[in-house]
Amino acid sequence: MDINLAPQLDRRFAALADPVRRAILTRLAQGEATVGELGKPFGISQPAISKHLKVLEMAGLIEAGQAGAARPRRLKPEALRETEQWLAGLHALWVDSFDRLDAVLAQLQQPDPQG
Amino acid sequence: MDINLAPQLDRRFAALADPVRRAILTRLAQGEATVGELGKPFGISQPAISKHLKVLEMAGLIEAGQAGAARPRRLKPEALRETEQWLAGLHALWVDSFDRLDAVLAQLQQPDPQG
DNA sequence: TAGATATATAACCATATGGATATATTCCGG
DNA sequence: CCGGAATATATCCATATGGTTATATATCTA
Repeated sequence: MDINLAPQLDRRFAALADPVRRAILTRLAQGEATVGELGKPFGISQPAISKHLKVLEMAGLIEAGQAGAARPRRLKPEALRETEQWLAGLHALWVDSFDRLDAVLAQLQQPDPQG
Repeated sequence: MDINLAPQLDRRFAALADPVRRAILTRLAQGEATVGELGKPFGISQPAISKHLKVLEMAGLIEAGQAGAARPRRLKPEALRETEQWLAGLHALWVDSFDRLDAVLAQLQQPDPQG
């Protein structure tokens, strides 16, 4: 029950690797927006934006609503949190290994003080 | 002084999007390791591992030392921290927008109580 | 039901990515 | 200086990605 979430992590990090998609997420962090609104800041076509949105959706980072003909997107912050947590986990692992190293060094400095 | 670090963020997230590379980082979080050691868990060739390591290096996530003919890799945790911070920033932005929404809703519930 | 607006899908192209095998490079011991 | 071990680079291949234009769908409104 860990190997199976790897693909989703793959998709999430891959989705975050594109500056257009990060900008879209930043925009959505301030509230939902339509495809047209999301596309305006970029000099690329509407289908290109729709593709980016699909990537973000497949990664679970956003979802679509329905408002007339429009399909406003909103953030799915749980996904964001899970991604943060992978990094935090790695960080913790690293810190732990340093704690252990510190312990070893402290031990070396006070070698067997009381028998 | 913000648009120029986007490529590095691109590389960092892209580097994190591969399960082999994430496993390598996890291994390195516990201490430095040689290319041979890093490759053992995976059923792929040594050049493939070297390529992954190059991707991680270009992303600034790891660096190489020198120990005889070996070039042990170690984590560069600053890069990790910076990546975490981008996500944290997005998260904060999102939380802020909710705080503002809450304020608006509270305002609506108590419309102009004392003139 | 026809038009307009908003979005999605299809088909195509160029470049990037992850893998392989073969070969080059680097460093140490003798 | 030579051989072996560790790693890097070159080349090649298949698939993925990000963009394009053209076209299809869907939803409201007249």
